[in-house]
Amino acid sequence: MVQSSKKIQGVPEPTIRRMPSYLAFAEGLLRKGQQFVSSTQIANYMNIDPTQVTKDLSYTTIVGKTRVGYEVKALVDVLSEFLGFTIMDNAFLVGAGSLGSALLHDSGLSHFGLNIVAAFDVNSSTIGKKFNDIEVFHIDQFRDLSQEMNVVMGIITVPAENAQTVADLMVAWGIKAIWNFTPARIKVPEDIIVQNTTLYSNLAIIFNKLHNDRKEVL
Amino acid sequence: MVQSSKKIQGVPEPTIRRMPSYLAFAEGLLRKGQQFVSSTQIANYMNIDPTQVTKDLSYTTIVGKTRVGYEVKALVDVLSEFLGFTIMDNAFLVGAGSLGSALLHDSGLSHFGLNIVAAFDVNSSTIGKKFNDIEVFHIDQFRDLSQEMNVVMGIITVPAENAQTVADLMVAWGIKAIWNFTPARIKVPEDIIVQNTTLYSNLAIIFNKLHNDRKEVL
DNA sequence: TTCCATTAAAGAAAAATTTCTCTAATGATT
DNA sequence: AATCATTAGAGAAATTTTTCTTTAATGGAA
Ligand SMILES: NC(=O)c1ccc[n+]([C@@H]2O[C@H](COP(=O)([O-])OP(=O)(O)OC[C@H]3O[C@@H](n4cnc5c(N)ncnc54)[C@H](O)[C@@H]3O)[C@@H](O)[C@H]2O)c1
Ligand SMILES: NC(=O)c1ccc[n+]([C@@H]2O[C@H](COP(=O)([O-])OP(=O)(O)OC[C@H]3O[C@@H](n4cnc5c(N)ncnc54)[C@H](O)[C@@H]3O)[C@@H](O)[C@H]2O)c1
Repeated sequence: MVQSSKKIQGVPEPTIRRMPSYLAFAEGLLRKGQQFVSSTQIANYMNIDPTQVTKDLSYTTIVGKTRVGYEVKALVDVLSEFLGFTIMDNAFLVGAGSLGSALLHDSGLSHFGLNIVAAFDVNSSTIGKKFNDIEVFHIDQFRDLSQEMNVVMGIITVPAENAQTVADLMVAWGIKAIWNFTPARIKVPEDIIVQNTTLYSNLAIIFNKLHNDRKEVL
Repeated sequence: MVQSSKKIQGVPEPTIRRMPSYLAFAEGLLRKGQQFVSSTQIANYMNIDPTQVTKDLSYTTIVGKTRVGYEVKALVDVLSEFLGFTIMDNAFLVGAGSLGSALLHDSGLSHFGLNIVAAFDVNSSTIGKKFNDIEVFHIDQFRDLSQEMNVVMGIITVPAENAQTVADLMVAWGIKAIWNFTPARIKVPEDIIVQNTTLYSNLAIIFNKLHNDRKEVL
Protein backbone atom coordinates (compact mmCIF):
# COMPACT_ATOMS: atom_id res chain seq x y z
CA MET A 1 0.00 0.00 0.00
CA VAL A 2 1.23 3.49 -0.79
CA GLN A 3 1.71 5.34 2.47
CA SER A 4 3.09 8.78 3.22
CA SER A 5 6.86 8.25 2.82
CA LYS A 6 7.93 8.04 6.46
CA LYS A 7 5.81 6.26 8.97
CA ILE A 8 7.01 6.99 12.45
CA GLN A 9 6.61 3.52 13.94
CA GLY A 10 4.01 4.47 16.48
CA VAL A 11 2.15 2.59 19.13
CA PRO A 12 0.67 -0.68 17.84
CA GLU A 13 -3.01 -0.37 17.05
CA PRO A 14 -3.94 -3.44 19.13
CA THR A 15 -2.32 -1.73 22.08
CA ILE A 16 -4.36 1.41 21.60
CA ARG A 17 -7.51 -0.71 21.31
CA ARG A 18 -6.87 -2.33 24.66
CA MET A 19 -6.05 0.85 26.51
CA PRO A 20 -9.58 2.22 26.92
CA SER A 21 -10.46 -0.99 28.72
CA TYR A 22 -7.46 -0.68 31.00
CA LEU A 23 -8.62 2.83 31.71
CA ALA A 24 -12.20 1.80 32.42
CA PHE A 25 -10.94 -0.91 34.78
CA ALA A 26 -8.59 1.49 36.56
CA GLU A 27 -11.36 4.04 36.95
CA GLY A 28 -13.50 1.39 38.57
CA LEU A 29 -10.72 0.50 41.01
CA LEU A 30 -10.19 4.17 41.79
CA ARG A 31 -13.85 4.53 42.70
CA LYS A 32 -13.55 1.48 44.93
CA GLY A 33 -10.52 3.06 46.60
CA GLN A 34 -7.91 0.53 45.50
CA GLN A 35 -4.48 2.15 45.45
CA PHE A 36 -2.35 -0.23 43.40
CA VAL A 37 -3.04 -2.67 40.61
CA SER A 38 -0.73 -5.29 39.15
CA SER A 39 -0.41 -6.32 35.53
CA THR A 40 -1.57 -9.77 36.63
CA GLN A 41 -4.80 -8.31 37.93
CA ILE A 42 -5.42 -6.27 34.81
CA ALA A 43 -4.57 -9.26 32.63
CA ASN A 44 -6.96 -11.45 34.55
CA TYR A 45 -9.75 -8.95 34.06
CA MET A 46 -9.02 -8.63 30.36
CA ASN A 47 -8.38 -12.32 29.76
CA ILE A 48 -4.99 -11.68 28.23
CA ASP A 49 -1.35 -12.35 29.04
CA PRO A 50 0.18 -10.25 31.87
CA THR A 51 3.25 -9.39 29.80
CA GLN A 52 0.93 -7.98 27.21
CA VAL A 53 -0.27 -5.50 29.79
CA THR A 54 3.23 -4.44 30.86
CA LYS A 55 4.29 -4.13 27.24
CA ASP A 56 1.26 -2.02 26.42
CA LEU A 57 1.82 0.22 29.42
CA SER A 58 5.48 0.61 28.53
CA TYR A 59 4.38 2.89 25.68
CA THR A 60 3.16 5.34 28.28
CA THR A 61 5.23 7.15 30.87
CA ILE A 62 3.98 5.13 33.82
CA VAL A 63 6.44 2.99 35.79
CA GLY A 64 5.28 0.15 37.98
CA LYS A 65 6.69 -0.88 41.31
CA THR A 66 8.08 -4.37 41.65
CA ARG A 67 5.92 -6.57 43.82
CA VAL A 68 3.22 -3.90 43.97
CA GLY A 69 2.12 -2.89 40.51
CA TYR A 70 0.95 0.45 39.14
CA GLU A 71 -0.57 3.24 41.15
CA VAL A 72 -4.23 3.33 40.15
CA LYS A 73 -4.60 7.10 40.24
CA ALA A 74 -1.47 7.56 38.13
CA LEU A 75 -2.67 4.90 35.71
CA VAL A 76 -5.97 6.69 35.18
CA ASP A 77 -4.21 10.00 34.61
CA VAL A 78 -1.53 8.63 32.32
CA LEU A 79 -3.95 6.61 30.20
CA SER A 80 -6.49 9.45 29.87
CA GLU A 81 -3.71 11.74 28.81
CA PHE A 82 -2.12 9.20 26.49
CA LEU A 83 -5.39 8.37 24.77
CA GLY A 84 -6.18 12.00 24.22
CA PHE A 85 -9.24 11.87 26.43
CA THR A 86 -8.23 14.98 28.34
CA ILE A 87 -8.24 17.15 25.23
CA MET A 88 -11.77 18.02 24.18
CA ASP A 89 -12.35 17.74 20.45
CA ASN A 90 -15.44 19.15 18.81
CA ALA A 91 -17.46 17.01 16.45
CA PHE A 92 -20.47 17.15 14.18
CA LEU A 93 -22.77 14.18 13.74
CA VAL A 94 -24.63 13.74 10.49
CA GLY A 95 -27.67 11.46 10.47
CA ALA A 96 -29.69 11.77 13.66
CA GLY A 97 -31.50 8.46 13.17
CA SER A 98 -31.51 5.53 15.54
CA LEU A 99 -27.76 5.00 15.80
CA GLY A 100 -27.00 8.71 15.57
CA SER A 101 -29.33 9.63 18.40
CA ALA A 102 -27.92 6.83 20.54
CA LEU A 103 -24.49 8.38 20.12
CA LEU A 104 -25.86 11.80 20.94
CA HIS A 105 -27.29 10.38 24.14
CA ASP A 106 -24.07 8.71 25.15
CA SER A 107 -22.33 10.73 27.82
CA GLY A 108 -19.43 8.28 27.64
CA LEU A 109 -18.21 10.08 24.54
CA SER A 110 -17.82 13.41 26.29
CA HIS A 111 -16.14 11.63 29.16
CA PHE A 112 -13.62 10.37 26.63
CA GLY A 113 -12.89 13.72 25.09
CA LEU A 114 -15.44 13.96 22.33
CA ASN A 115 -17.79 16.90 22.39
CA ILE A 116 -20.55 16.61 19.83
CA VAL A 117 -21.58 20.21 19.30
CA ALA A 118 -24.34 19.75 16.74
CA ALA A 119 -26.18 17.18 14.69
CA PHE A 120 -27.51 17.38 11.14
CA ASP A 121 -30.18 15.61 9.18
CA VAL A 122 -32.42 16.08 6.17
CA ASN A 123 -35.58 14.68 7.68
CA SER A 124 -37.74 17.64 8.64
CA SER A 125 -39.34 15.70 11.48
CA THR A 126 -36.08 15.41 13.39
CA ILE A 127 -34.77 18.90 12.65
CA GLY A 128 -35.08 21.22 15.63
CA LYS A 129 -35.13 18.33 18.11
CA LYS A 130 -32.61 18.12 20.89
CA PHE A 131 -30.90 15.01 22.18
CA ASN A 132 -28.98 15.43 25.40
CA ASP A 133 -28.91 19.18 24.70
CA ILE A 134 -27.47 18.72 21.22
CA GLU A 135 -29.64 20.31 18.58
CA VAL A 136 -30.38 18.82 15.17
CA PHE A 137 -30.01 21.26 12.28
CA HIS A 138 -30.72 20.95 8.60
CA ILE A 139 -27.67 19.73 6.70
CA ASP A 140 -27.55 22.97 4.69
CA GLN A 141 -26.54 24.83 7.83
CA PHE A 142 -23.45 22.67 8.05
CA ARG A 143 -21.32 25.30 6.37
CA ASP A 144 -21.92 28.23 8.64
CA LEU A 145 -21.58 26.32 11.88
CA SER A 146 -18.39 24.43 11.04
CA GLN A 147 -16.59 27.69 10.56
CA GLU A 148 -17.80 29.25 13.75
CA MET A 149 -16.95 26.36 16.00
CA ASN A 150 -13.62 24.60 15.86
CA VAL A 151 -14.88 21.24 14.66
CA VAL A 152 -12.24 18.63 13.82
CA MET A 153 -14.31 15.46 13.58
CA GLY A 154 -17.32 14.33 11.62
CA ILE A 155 -19.44 11.34 12.60
CA ILE A 156 -21.38 9.65 9.81
CA THR A 157 -24.53 7.79 10.79
CA VAL A 158 -26.61 8.15 7.64
CA PRO A 159 -27.71 5.21 5.46
CA ALA A 160 -24.72 3.65 3.68
CA GLU A 161 -25.71 4.99 0.26
CA ASN A 162 -25.39 8.57 1.48
CA ALA A 163 -22.08 8.11 3.26
CA GLN A 164 -19.93 9.41 0.41
CA THR A 165 -22.02 12.55 -0.08
CA VAL A 166 -21.77 13.38 3.58
CA ALA A 167 -18.04 12.62 3.63
CA ASP A 168 -17.45 14.98 0.70
CA LEU A 169 -19.30 17.69 2.54
CA MET A 170 -17.25 17.15 5.68
CA VAL A 171 -14.01 17.33 3.74
CA ALA A 172 -15.12 20.47 1.99
CA TRP A 173 -15.65 22.19 5.30
CA GLY A 174 -12.29 21.39 6.71
CA ILE A 175 -12.93 18.45 8.99
CA LYS A 176 -9.75 16.51 9.84
CA ALA A 177 -11.12 13.12 10.89
CA ILE A 178 -14.18 11.07 10.02
CA TRP A 179 -15.75 8.39 12.15
CA ASN A 180 -17.80 6.31 9.76
CA PHE A 181 -20.44 3.98 11.15
CA THR A 182 -21.82 2.85 7.81
CA PRO A 183 -20.64 -0.33 6.10
CA ALA A 184 -19.68 1.78 3.07
CA ARG A 185 -16.03 2.72 2.56
CA ILE A 186 -15.62 6.37 1.77
CA LYS A 187 -13.03 8.03 -0.48
CA VAL A 188 -11.34 11.08 1.00
CA PRO A 189 -8.04 12.93 0.48
CA GLU A 190 -5.00 11.23 2.00
CA ASP A 191 -4.59 13.63 4.88
CA ILE A 192 -8.06 13.01 6.27
CA ILE A 193 -8.19 10.38 9.00
CA VAL A 194 -10.93 7.81 8.57
CA GLN A 195 -12.04 5.32 11.17
CA ASN A 196 -14.58 2.78 10.01
CA THR A 197 -16.66 1.17 12.71
CA THR A 198 -18.56 -1.73 11.29
CA LEU A 199 -20.59 -3.55 13.87
CA TYR A 200 -21.23 -6.35 11.42
CA SER A 201 -17.56 -7.37 11.62
CA ASN A 202 -18.11 -8.24 15.24
CA LEU A 203 -21.21 -10.17 14.33
CA ALA A 204 -19.22 -12.12 11.77
CA ILE A 205 -16.66 -13.11 14.38
CA ILE A 206 -19.30 -14.34 16.81
CA PHE A 207 -21.00 -16.37 14.08
CA ASN A 208 -17.71 -17.85 13.00
CA LYS A 209 -17.01 -19.13 16.51
CA LEU A 210 -20.60 -20.11 17.16
CA HIS A 211 -21.05 -22.10 13.98
CA ASN A 212 -17.60 -23.69 14.18
CA ASP A 213 -18.33 -24.81 17.73
CA ARG A 214 -21.45 -26.49 16.46
CA LYS A 215 -19.51 -28.57 13.94
CA GLU A 216 -16.59 -29.21 16.29
CA VAL A 217 -18.37 -31.93 18.29
CA LEU A 218 -15.43 -34.19 19.10
CA MET B 1 -2.76 -17.53 28.04
CA VAL B 2 -4.40 -20.80 28.91
CA GLN B 3 -6.49 -21.91 25.98
CA SER B 4 -8.45 -25.07 25.33
CA SER B 5 -5.72 -27.60 24.46
CA LYS B 6 -6.09 -27.78 20.68
CA LYS B 7 -6.82 -24.72 18.67
CA ILE B 8 -7.80 -25.67 15.15
CA GLN B 9 -5.99 -22.92 13.26
CA GLY B 10 -9.03 -21.29 11.76
CA VAL B 11 -9.51 -18.31 9.52
CA PRO B 12 -7.54 -15.26 10.74
CA GLU B 13 -9.70 -12.84 12.64
CA PRO B 14 -8.58 -9.84 10.55
CA THR B 15 -9.78 -11.73 7.50
CA ILE B 16 -13.20 -12.31 9.03
CA ARG B 17 -13.39 -8.65 9.97
CA ARG B 18 -12.81 -7.57 6.37
CA MET B 19 -15.26 -9.98 4.83
CA PRO B 20 -18.49 -8.17 5.73
CA SER B 21 -17.16 -5.16 3.84
CA TYR B 22 -16.31 -7.28 0.81
CA LEU B 23 -19.84 -8.59 1.00
CA ALA B 24 -21.40 -5.14 1.28
CA PHE B 25 -19.35 -3.99 -1.72
CA ALA B 26 -20.30 -7.04 -3.77
CA GLU B 27 -23.95 -6.58 -2.94
CA GLY B 28 -23.72 -3.03 -4.18
CA LEU B 29 -22.14 -4.16 -7.45
CA LEU B 30 -24.80 -6.82 -7.83
CA ARG B 31 -27.52 -4.20 -7.53
CA LYS B 32 -25.75 -2.10 -10.15
CA GLY B 33 -25.63 -5.15 -12.41
CA GLN B 34 -21.86 -5.60 -12.54
CA GLN B 35 -21.02 -9.22 -13.32
CA PHE B 36 -17.35 -9.56 -12.37
CA VAL B 37 -15.10 -7.87 -9.87
CA SER B 38 -11.31 -8.11 -9.56
CA SER B 39 -9.26 -8.20 -6.39
CA THR B 40 -7.72 -4.93 -7.54
CA GLN B 41 -11.14 -3.29 -7.58
CA ILE B 42 -12.07 -4.62 -4.17
CA ALA B 43 -8.68 -3.60 -2.78
CA ASN B 44 -9.04 -0.13 -4.17
CA TYR B 45 -12.43 0.24 -2.52
CA MET B 46 -11.12 -1.04 0.80
CA ASN B 47 -7.81 0.80 0.65
CA ILE B 48 -5.81 -2.37 1.15
CA ASP B 49 -3.37 -4.52 -0.81
CA PRO B 50 -4.88 -6.62 -3.64
CA THR B 51 -3.09 -9.76 -2.53
CA GLN B 52 -4.73 -9.33 0.82
CA VAL B 53 -8.06 -9.68 -0.90
CA THR B 54 -7.11 -12.80 -2.83
CA LYS B 55 -5.61 -14.34 0.30
CA ASP B 56 -8.75 -13.57 2.28
CA LEU B 57 -11.00 -14.99 -0.41
CA SER B 58 -8.85 -18.11 -0.64
CA TYR B 59 -10.36 -19.19 2.70
CA THR B 60 -13.70 -19.50 0.94
CA THR B 61 -14.61 -21.83 -1.89
CA ILE B 62 -14.72 -19.16 -4.57
CA VAL B 63 -12.26 -19.31 -7.46
CA GLY B 64 -11.47 -16.29 -9.57
CA LYS B 65 -10.85 -16.16 -13.29
CA THR B 66 -7.53 -14.83 -14.51
CA ARG B 67 -7.84 -11.44 -16.14
CA VAL B 68 -11.49 -11.19 -15.12
CA GLY B 69 -11.84 -11.57 -11.38
CA TYR B 70 -14.61 -13.07 -9.29
CA GLU B 71 -18.22 -13.46 -10.31
CA VAL B 72 -20.15 -10.95 -8.23
CA LYS B 73 -23.20 -13.12 -7.67
CA ALA B 74 -21.08 -16.06 -6.59
CA LEU B 75 -19.06 -13.78 -4.31
CA VAL B 76 -22.19 -12.57 -2.56
CA ASP B 77 -23.45 -16.10 -2.09
CA VAL B 78 -20.15 -17.55 -0.95
CA LEU B 79 -19.44 -14.74 1.51
CA SER B 80 -22.96 -14.75 3.00
CA GLU B 81 -22.72 -18.46 3.47
CA PHE B 82 -19.18 -18.33 4.80
CA LEU B 83 -19.95 -15.60 7.33
CA GLY B 84 -22.99 -17.46 8.59
CA PHE B 85 -25.36 -14.76 7.43
CA THR B 86 -27.68 -17.26 5.77
CA ILE B 87 -28.36 -19.11 9.00
CA MET B 88 -30.79 -17.22 11.21
CA ASP B 89 -29.78 -17.13 14.86
CA ASN B 90 -32.14 -15.97 17.56
CA ALA B 91 -31.02 -13.41 20.09
CA PHE B 92 -32.22 -11.58 23.17
CA LEU B 93 -31.24 -8.00 23.87
CA VAL B 94 -31.00 -6.79 27.45
CA GLY B 95 -31.10 -3.05 28.06
CA ALA B 96 -33.50 -1.28 25.73
CA GLY B 97 -31.94 2.15 26.27
CA SER B 98 -30.50 4.40 23.60
CA LEU B 99 -27.97 1.99 22.14
CA GLY B 100 -30.21 -1.02 22.66
CA SER B 101 -33.15 0.52 20.85
CA ALA B 102 -30.87 1.58 17.99
CA LEU B 103 -29.87 -2.04 17.55
CA LEU B 104 -33.50 -3.12 17.69
CA HIS B 105 -34.26 -0.64 14.92
CA ASP B 106 -31.40 -1.82 12.74
CA SER B 107 -32.70 -4.06 10.00
CA GLY B 108 -29.11 -4.66 8.92
CA LEU B 109 -28.79 -7.18 11.71
CA SER B 110 -31.57 -9.38 10.42
CA HIS B 111 -30.12 -9.06 6.94
CA PHE B 112 -26.92 -10.49 8.40
CA GLY B 113 -28.52 -13.45 10.09
CA LEU B 114 -29.36 -12.09 13.50
CA ASN B 115 -32.96 -12.25 14.60
CA ILE B 116 -33.60 -10.35 17.82
CA VAL B 117 -36.73 -12.00 19.14
CA ALA B 118 -37.24 -10.02 22.32
CA ALA B 119 -35.77 -7.28 24.45
CA PHE B 120 -35.61 -6.92 28.23
CA ASP B 121 -35.27 -4.05 30.63
CA VAL B 122 -36.01 -3.11 34.21
CA ASN B 123 -37.30 0.36 33.58
CA SER B 124 -41.07 0.20 33.77
CA SER B 125 -41.46 3.07 31.32
CA THR B 126 -39.92 1.09 28.46
CA ILE B 127 -41.51 -2.27 29.26
CA GLY B 128 -44.33 -3.10 26.90
CA LYS B 129 -42.99 -0.83 24.17
CA LYS B 130 -42.19 -2.17 20.73
CA PHE B 131 -39.24 -1.24 18.54
CA ASN B 132 -39.40 -2.49 14.99
CA ASP B 133 -41.96 -5.08 16.16
CA ILE B 134 -39.69 -6.37 18.92
CA GLU B 135 -41.35 -6.16 22.30
CA VAL B 136 -39.63 -5.12 25.52
CA PHE B 137 -40.33 -7.40 28.49
CA HIS B 138 -39.41 -7.19 32.11
CA ILE B 139 -36.11 -8.95 32.80
CA ASP B 140 -37.84 -11.43 35.11
CA GLN B 141 -39.61 -12.94 32.12
CA PHE B 142 -36.24 -13.81 30.65
CA ARG B 143 -36.42 -17.34 31.97
CA ASP B 144 -39.67 -18.47 30.43
CA LEU B 145 -39.02 -17.04 27.01
CA SER B 146 -35.48 -18.32 26.56
CA GLN B 147 -36.69 -21.83 26.94
CA GLU B 148 -39.57 -21.51 24.50
CA MET B 149 -37.58 -19.94 21.71
CA ASN B 150 -34.25 -21.29 20.58
CA VAL B 151 -32.11 -18.35 21.59
CA VAL B 152 -28.34 -18.74 21.20
CA MET B 153 -27.13 -15.17 21.60
CA GLY B 154 -27.47 -12.47 24.20
CA ILE B 155 -26.79 -8.80 23.52
CA ILE B 156 -25.82 -6.66 26.49
CA THR B 157 -26.59 -2.95 26.27
CA VAL B 158 -27.12 -2.07 29.91
CA PRO B 159 -24.91 0.33 31.89
CA ALA B 160 -21.44 -1.14 32.43
CA GLU B 161 -21.95 -1.75 36.14
CA ASN B 162 -24.83 -4.15 35.42
CA ALA B 163 -23.09 -6.09 32.66
CA GLN B 164 -21.90 -8.94 34.86
CA THR B 165 -25.34 -9.49 36.42
CA VAL B 166 -26.92 -9.69 33.01
CA ALA B 167 -24.17 -11.98 31.71
CA ASP B 168 -24.69 -14.38 34.63
CA LEU B 169 -28.37 -14.48 33.84
CA MET B 170 -27.71 -15.21 30.18
CA VAL B 171 -25.34 -18.02 31.03
CA ALA B 172 -27.79 -19.50 33.49
CA TRP B 173 -30.43 -19.76 30.81
CA GLY B 174 -28.27 -21.53 28.29
CA ILE B 175 -27.17 -18.81 25.94
CA LYS B 176 -24.07 -19.77 23.90
CA ALA B 177 -22.68 -16.41 22.83
CA ILE B 178 -22.71 -12.93 24.30
CA TRP B 179 -22.28 -9.70 22.39
CA ASN B 180 -21.19 -7.17 24.97
CA PHE B 181 -21.44 -3.47 24.13
CA THR B 182 -20.40 -2.19 27.54
CA PRO B 183 -16.79 -1.27 28.32
CA ALA B 184 -16.88 -3.79 31.19
CA ARG B 185 -15.27 -7.18 30.69
CA ILE B 186 -17.51 -9.98 31.84
CA LYS B 187 -16.52 -13.31 33.38
CA VAL B 188 -18.27 -16.35 31.91
CA PRO B 189 -17.55 -20.08 31.65
CA GLU B 190 -14.94 -21.03 29.07
CA ASP B 191 -17.38 -22.49 26.57
CA ILE B 192 -19.38 -19.29 26.23
CA ILE B 193 -18.33 -17.09 23.32
CA VAL B 194 -17.90 -13.44 24.19
CA GLN B 195 -17.49 -10.60 21.73
CA ASN B 196 -16.73 -7.23 23.23
CA THR B 197 -17.59 -4.25 21.09
CA THR B 198 -16.10 -1.15 22.62
CA LEU B 199 -16.74 1.92 20.55
CA TYR B 200 -14.29 3.87 22.64
CA SER B 201 -11.42 1.82 21.18
CA ASN B 202 -12.20 3.31 17.82
CA LEU B 203 -12.30 6.75 19.34
CA ALA B 204 -8.88 6.16 20.88
CA ILE B 205 -7.46 5.26 17.48
CA ILE B 206 -8.81 8.39 15.83
CA PHE B 207 -7.49 10.58 18.61
CA ASN B 208 -4.10 8.93 18.41
CA LYS B 209 -3.82 9.74 14.72
CA LEU B 210 -5.40 13.16 15.06
CA HIS B 211 -3.21 14.33 17.90
CA ASN B 212 -0.04 12.82 16.43
CA ASP B 213 -0.72 14.62 13.18
CA ARG B 214 -0.92 17.85 15.09
CA LYS B 215 2.53 17.38 16.59
CA GLU B 216 4.04 15.97 13.40
CA VAL B 217 4.41 19.33 11.67
CA LEU B 218 7.62 18.73 9.74
C1' DT C 1 17.52 -10.62 59.52
C1' DT C 2 16.92 -14.07 55.88
C1' DC C 3 14.31 -16.14 52.60
C1' DC C 4 10.61 -16.47 49.42
C1' DA C 5 7.17 -15.38 46.20
C1' DT C 6 5.53 -11.84 43.28
C1' DT C 7 6.27 -8.39 40.28
C1' DA C 8 7.96 -4.89 36.40
C1' DA C 9 10.80 -4.55 32.67
C1' DA C 10 13.80 -5.71 28.85
C1' DG C 11 15.04 -8.55 25.31
C1' DA C 12 14.58 -12.96 22.67
C1' DA C 13 11.69 -16.11 20.49
C1' DA C 14 7.56 -17.53 18.48
C1' DA C 15 3.39 -16.83 16.13
C1' DA C 16 0.37 -14.38 13.28
C1' DT C 17 -0.44 -11.36 9.57
C1' DT C 18 0.69 -8.66 5.64
C1' DT C 19 3.34 -7.73 1.66
C1' DC C 20 6.31 -9.18 -2.04
C1' DT C 21 7.67 -12.17 -5.90
C1' DC C 22 6.92 -15.25 -9.28
C1' DT C 23 4.13 -18.12 -12.44
C1' DA C 24 0.60 -19.30 -15.42
C1' DA C 25 -3.56 -18.09 -17.56
C1' DT C 26 -6.24 -15.38 -20.74
C1' DG C 27 -8.90 -11.47 -22.66
C1' DA C 28 -7.82 -7.51 -25.41
C1' DT C 29 -4.93 -5.09 -28.79
C1' DT C 30 -2.03 -4.74 -32.71
C1' DA D 1 -1.56 -14.92 -35.11
C1' DA D 2 1.47 -12.69 -31.99
C1' DT D 3 2.03 -9.70 -28.31
C1' DC D 4 0.71 -7.31 -24.27
C1' DA D 5 -1.22 -6.24 -19.95
C1' DT D 6 -3.94 -7.77 -16.22
C1' DT D 7 -5.20 -11.05 -13.20
C1' DA D 8 -5.57 -15.16 -9.61
C1' DG D 9 -3.00 -17.92 -6.87
C1' DA D 10 0.90 -20.01 -4.42
C1' DG D 11 4.76 -19.62 -1.76
C1' DA D 12 8.55 -16.75 0.28
C1' DA D 13 9.82 -12.85 2.78
C1' DA D 14 9.04 -9.10 5.72
C1' DT D 15 6.65 -7.06 9.27
C1' DT D 16 3.94 -6.84 13.27
C1' DT D 17 2.24 -8.62 17.41
C1' DT D 18 2.22 -11.81 21.11
C1' DT D 19 4.36 -14.89 24.22
C1' DC D 20 8.35 -16.64 26.61
C1' DT D 21 12.60 -16.12 29.31
C1' DT D 22 15.55 -13.90 32.23
C1' DT D 23 16.88 -10.44 35.56
C1' DA D 24 16.52 -7.46 39.32
C1' DA D 25 13.78 -5.48 42.80
C1' DT D 26 11.15 -5.70 47.07
C1' DG D 27 7.26 -6.42 50.35
C1' DG D 28 5.94 -9.75 53.52
C1' DA D 29 6.54 -14.17 56.02
C1' DA D 30 9.42 -17.14 58.70
N1 LIG E 1 -29.02 1.31 14.07
C1 LIG E 1 -27.98 0.53 14.35
O1 LIG E 1 -27.93 -0.04 15.43
C2 LIG E 1 -26.86 0.34 13.40
C3 LIG E 1 -25.96 -0.67 13.63
C4 LIG E 1 -24.89 -0.86 12.76
C5 LIG E 1 -24.73 -0.02 11.69
N2 LIG E 1 -25.61 0.95 11.47
C6 LIG E 1 -25.40 1.83 10.33
O2 LIG E 1 -25.54 3.18 10.68
C7 LIG E 1 -26.15 3.89 9.62
C8 LIG E 1 -27.39 4.57 10.14
O3 LIG E 1 -28.27 3.60 10.67
P1 LIG E 1 -29.58 3.99 11.44
O4 LIG E 1 -30.15 2.73 11.93
O5 LIG E 1 -29.31 5.07 12.43
O6 LIG E 1 -30.49 4.57 10.27
P2 LIG E 1 -31.71 5.58 10.38
O7 LIG E 1 -32.47 5.48 9.13
O8 LIG E 1 -32.39 5.42 11.68
O9 LIG E 1 -31.01 7.01 10.42
C9 LIG E 1 -30.40 7.62 9.32
C10 LIG E 1 -30.65 9.13 9.42
O10 LIG E 1 -29.89 9.78 8.43
C11 LIG E 1 -30.68 10.81 7.86
N3 LIG E 1 -30.13 11.10 6.53
C12 LIG E 1 -30.28 10.41 5.39
N4 LIG E 1 -29.60 10.98 4.39
C13 LIG E 1 -28.99 12.07 4.91
C14 LIG E 1 -28.14 13.06 4.38
N5 LIG E 1 -27.74 13.05 3.10
N6 LIG E 1 -27.71 14.03 5.20
C15 LIG E 1 -28.09 14.05 6.48
N7 LIG E 1 -28.88 13.13 7.05
C16 LIG E 1 -29.33 12.14 6.26
C17 LIG E 1 -32.07 10.24 7.86
O11 LIG E 1 -33.02 11.29 7.80
C18 LIG E 1 -32.10 9.50 9.20
O12 LIG E 1 -32.53 10.34 10.24
C19 LIG E 1 -26.45 2.86 8.54
O13 LIG E 1 -25.44 2.90 7.58
C20 LIG E 1 -26.41 1.55 9.28
O14 LIG E 1 -25.97 0.50 8.46
C21 LIG E 1 -26.69 1.16 12.31
N1 LIG F 1 -25.42 5.06 23.61
C1 LIG F 1 -24.32 4.83 22.91
O1 LIG F 1 -24.16 5.32 21.81
C2 LIG F 1 -23.23 3.98 23.45
C3 LIG F 1 -21.99 4.00 22.80
C4 LIG F 1 -20.96 3.19 23.26
C5 LIG F 1 -21.18 2.37 24.36
N2 LIG F 1 -22.36 2.38 24.98
C6 LIG F 1 -22.53 1.49 26.11
O2 LIG F 1 -23.72 0.78 26.03
C7 LIG F 1 -24.29 0.63 27.31
C8 LIG F 1 -25.69 1.18 27.30
O3 LIG F 1 -25.65 2.54 26.92
P1 LIG F 1 -26.95 3.37 26.66
O4 LIG F 1 -26.51 4.72 26.19
O5 LIG F 1 -27.89 2.63 25.80
O6 LIG F 1 -27.55 3.52 28.12
P2 LIG F 1 -29.08 3.76 28.54
O7 LIG F 1 -29.05 4.25 29.93
O8 LIG F 1 -29.75 4.58 27.50
O9 LIG F 1 -29.73 2.33 28.48
C9 LIG F 1 -29.49 1.34 29.43
C10 LIG F 1 -30.78 0.56 29.63
O10 LIG F 1 -30.52 -0.59 30.43
C11 LIG F 1 -31.57 -0.75 31.36
N3 LIG F 1 -31.08 -1.54 32.47
C12 LIG F 1 -30.29 -1.14 33.50
N4 LIG F 1 -30.03 -2.17 34.30
C13 LIG F 1 -30.63 -3.25 33.79
C14 LIG F 1 -30.69 -4.61 34.16
N5 LIG F 1 -30.07 -5.07 35.24
N6 LIG F 1 -31.41 -5.45 33.40
C15 LIG F 1 -32.05 -4.99 32.32
N7 LIG F 1 -32.00 -3.72 31.90
C16 LIG F 1 -31.31 -2.86 32.62
C17 LIG F 1 -31.98 0.67 31.70
O11 LIG F 1 -33.31 0.70 32.20
C18 LIG F 1 -31.85 1.35 30.35
O12 LIG F 1 -33.04 1.30 29.63
C19 LIG F 1 -23.38 1.36 28.27
O13 LIG F 1 -22.51 0.45 28.85
C20 LIG F 1 -22.61 2.29 27.38
O14 LIG F 1 -21.31 2.53 27.85
C21 LIG F 1 -23.40 3.16 24.54
